[in-house]
Amino acid sequence: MALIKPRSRRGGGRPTIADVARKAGVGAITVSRALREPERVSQDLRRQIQAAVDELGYVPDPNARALASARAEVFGVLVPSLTNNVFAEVVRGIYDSLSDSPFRIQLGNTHYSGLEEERLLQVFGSQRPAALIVAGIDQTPSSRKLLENAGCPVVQVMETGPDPIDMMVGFSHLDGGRTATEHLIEVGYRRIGFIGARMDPRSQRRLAGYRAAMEKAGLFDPRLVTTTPVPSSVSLGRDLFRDALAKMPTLDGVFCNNDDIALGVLFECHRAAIGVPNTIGIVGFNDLDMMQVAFPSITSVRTHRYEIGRRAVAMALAAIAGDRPRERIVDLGFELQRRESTAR
Amino acid sequence: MALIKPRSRRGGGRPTIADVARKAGVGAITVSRALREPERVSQDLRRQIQAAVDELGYVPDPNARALASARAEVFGVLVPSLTNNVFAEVVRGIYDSLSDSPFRIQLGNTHYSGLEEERLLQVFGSQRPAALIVAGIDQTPSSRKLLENAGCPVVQVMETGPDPIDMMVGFSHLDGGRTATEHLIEVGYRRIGFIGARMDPRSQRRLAGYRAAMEKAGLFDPRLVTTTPVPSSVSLGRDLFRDALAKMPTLDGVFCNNDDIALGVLFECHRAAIGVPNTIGIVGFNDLDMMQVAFPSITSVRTHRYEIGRRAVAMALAAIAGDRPRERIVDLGFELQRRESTAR
DNA sequence: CCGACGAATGGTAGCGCTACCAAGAAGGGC
DNA sequence: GCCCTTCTTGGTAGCGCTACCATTCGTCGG
Repeated sequence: MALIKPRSRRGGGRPTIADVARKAGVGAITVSRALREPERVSQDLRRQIQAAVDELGYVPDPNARALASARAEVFGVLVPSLTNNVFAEVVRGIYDSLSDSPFRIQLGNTHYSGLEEERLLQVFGSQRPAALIVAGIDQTPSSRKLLENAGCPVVQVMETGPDPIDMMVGFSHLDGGRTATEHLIEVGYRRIGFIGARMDPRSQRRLAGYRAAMEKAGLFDPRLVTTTPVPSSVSLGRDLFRDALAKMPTLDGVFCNNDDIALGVLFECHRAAIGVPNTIGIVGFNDLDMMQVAFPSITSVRTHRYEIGRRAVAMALAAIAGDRPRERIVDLGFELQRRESTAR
Repeated sequence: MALIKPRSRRGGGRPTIADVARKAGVGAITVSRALREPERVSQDLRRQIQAAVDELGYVPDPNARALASARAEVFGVLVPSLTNNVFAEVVRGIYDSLSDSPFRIQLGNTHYSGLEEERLLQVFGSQRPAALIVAGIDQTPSSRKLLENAGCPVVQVMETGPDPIDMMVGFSHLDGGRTATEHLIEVGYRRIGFIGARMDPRSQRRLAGYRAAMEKAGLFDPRLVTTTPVPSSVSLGRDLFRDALAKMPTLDGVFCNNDDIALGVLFECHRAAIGVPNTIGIVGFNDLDMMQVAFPSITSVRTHRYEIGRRAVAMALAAIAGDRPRERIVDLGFELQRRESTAR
């Protein structure tokens, strides 16, 4: 008769579900159920099991759980940048909405690269996540395929477009760019430049909106556009504005790609003693808190980043729970905040 | 004779290691080894296995791997805020350093709450992460215990202190605060205020540094200190500065808790036509890019957030590989950047 | 030529949990 | 009283992978 010696615990002796079951005098599966679907276990056992859990300090092993159920309690989140305040806000919305749920978050940084996005989707997919949230709508064809076959809800965020992979929450960057530019035109600016850094697809669409508005007013001139693929920063805003002015000294307004750029422009105006809003009008994009504090305060297009994160999670959770939202595309819009920098 | 019908694949038919093994004509364990320790498998088999992997599109299941090896390829990262640029930079350093490794990252947001930190450590610990990186040195006693018993390398980041749980990368916030304040004194300011928002432990220590410098110079006056637990923002900087001036109209300098606050102060000076640096000197903390672009440019204490993230990962990876760094505490220091806002 | 030893490969037995099915107990309608 | 459903509980058999041995084969010193 062989004496079966259990292998010494690889895991370092943490209590398992079997320990809890023994202590509570029930089957392991009942413990499992008590933890996941308490309403299916009688009051009595539930209490007994909870007592055993507390006493042993039992915490379920998410890896074992994921393996057994072929589903990890993980939301995969892919963003192009971690330091860009815009995505940080979206991610914060996601975290806050998920903090009371059992879901963990796995964050990936694509660095604005389609290839990197593909690689990360491969990695994320291998875990069988509960949902995937990805920034933007410009996935490569193979990324799209990976997302379609992920076997979980997918939410594209930050932008809306015509052809969602699954669900979408965002707004139209083209409309945002157009609205900002129309405002400048309406207030009386004529030689309005576009200044943009990074120029990711969303920035491209803001530029397209700018261009549409300018052309409609018969004001477009390609020399008014100053862009660079270099990552955005306040100092880059200053530099690009200098370039734009050198190229086009008659400039009387700028629509900036984002608020950092706008702030750089404002500071350069101060330094060069260029009057804002009289000589130059400035419009930013995103409406960070500092826009309203700046002197003069800066007109900007307010976007709802945090809310986008929250909605994305809400939609994903609904889809997981089985009642997929009726509207697959949610447009959260934007609002132009008119301030001193264009008040003339 | 019973016909053993394999259960229909729960996982939706993705190829497993057994499929690869069959196709390559080897044992499953050899495939496992070829993937994890290629040098222990002969050239021939390695090639065969790689071909099978490619053909089937096999991707290892990290959950199964974690369960079998009692170790997940995950770095747990705990920060108090996701939108604060300071932590975003640290996290970016961590991501960039880990992007070529097999390690995934699980990020947790403690919202500056010790309780939340404990809860997250509990959750993170249950996965048996490969390493844990936590911000700050002020863990609660039970968080400390959780970290000590985590069974993996632990790196405390952002700050150095006397009693590391395991390893530490950061700098002395007290010294930073003192250096900033000494600079203001040296340049000739006398009624120097401290303006601080959030007032987390690191801010407290910057304040302590400020106080030490002021007391040493015989300049300290409690009415010079204006703080709030409210989260930091540029607009809050403006508001606090107004409060400070109302309380103490003879103020001639301010050391700000961080750069956002400093920017708010600068804008308010512009708006109220208070001369900088002549009437008021301003010093910030962290030296964000915009400090050098501001007009006037703002003196600030440069800290090495990105590098802190990188070093933390490097130390953790070394510890995982078995050669624990000799120095458990790495002080990356800081540098005072003298600029126009204190140039008088 | 033999035993020792290391390198390469494989088999077995789980890791901790849950899906699936079975079974007993408790009503409920005829 | 009997059958049928519903509610609770439990047993069994994996999920896909790796730790731990065992085995085979070649090499090398004596």
